Amino acid sequence: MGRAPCCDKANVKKGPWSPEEDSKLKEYIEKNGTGGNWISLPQKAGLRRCGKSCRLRWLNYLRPNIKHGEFSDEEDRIICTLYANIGSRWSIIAAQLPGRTDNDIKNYWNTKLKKKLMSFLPQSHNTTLLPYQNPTSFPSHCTSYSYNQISQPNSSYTTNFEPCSLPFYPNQESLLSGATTSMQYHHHHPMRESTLAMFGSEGSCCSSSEGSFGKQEEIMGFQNLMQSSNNMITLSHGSDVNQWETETEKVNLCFSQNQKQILPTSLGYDLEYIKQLISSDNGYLSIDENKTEEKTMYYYYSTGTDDY
DNA sequence: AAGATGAGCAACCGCTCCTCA
DNA sequence: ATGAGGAGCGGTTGCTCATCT
Repeated sequence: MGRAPCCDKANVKKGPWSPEEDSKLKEYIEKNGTGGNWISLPQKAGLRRCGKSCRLRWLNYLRPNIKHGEFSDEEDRIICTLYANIGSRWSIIAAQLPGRTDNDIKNYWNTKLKKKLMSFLPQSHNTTLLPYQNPTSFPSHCTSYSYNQISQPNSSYTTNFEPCSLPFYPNQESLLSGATTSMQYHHHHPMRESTLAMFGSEGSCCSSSEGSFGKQEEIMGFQNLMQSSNNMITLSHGSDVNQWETETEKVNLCFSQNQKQILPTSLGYDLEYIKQLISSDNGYLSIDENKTEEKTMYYYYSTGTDDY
């Protein structure tokens, strides 16, 4: 027995919103607020819509200060950096881009930004995308760890995450696959060679035993785009595509204590900070740890040994 | 000129989380 | 402590418009 539907599906209108519906909804909310109850709102507002649909319409289009149109270079960089570090947490990413909605950013990523990033790869590599592998097909000596599992006591997941203190090479396909939002990184573990780490919202990885990461240059192509060092994410724009710059550039992010918002300053993103914010429970940028554990897996692959 | 294909994006679906009785 | 129901999120769908053949 399934869960009761949130509204009478037979009696609600679906599809695009008409200007009349928009103005009804806008007028009602401006006058009465949402009342903290989206389910009952459409009825009160005289709309034959599902509450969820009203909420979406309001949040994405009708509420004040929504910014539509082209994304700036700065916004691109923030999206890329955050995506590389926290994955497809669009609402969190959106929180750092005033006026942008998660849906907007998600669409922008899926339709444009991903392709933009792809264009940075050498042409010859664009046709050699690698197959995904289910983690369950990982060699038996591969050990998987969630953030929590590899957590040190009293440490934020930032500590475990450490994408910034290690060279990492995102696998391009993970960025380019519409079916997954995971990022894959080929780590050189400080303690050992040939360590593969992967994180993202879907458990998927490539097996080095099948040579999925064999073409180091494929990975390196992406490395030109995103490199990291010393807790600073670097976006490297080694291409003349669009407005992207030709030199490695670092962009700082700092947080306003009051606004709790990333403020782009001159050069270099301090990811440590955003991760702390994410891992904190201040409610603003909190990441659900369970979800993180569930969705975000760390796969350490050590060739020949499994002494983790 | 017309059909095919692709890109962009608004909206929906279904799941998990959160809150409150 | 628990369960019901609402809120929120991310993934996906499907429509519209532009471009290509």
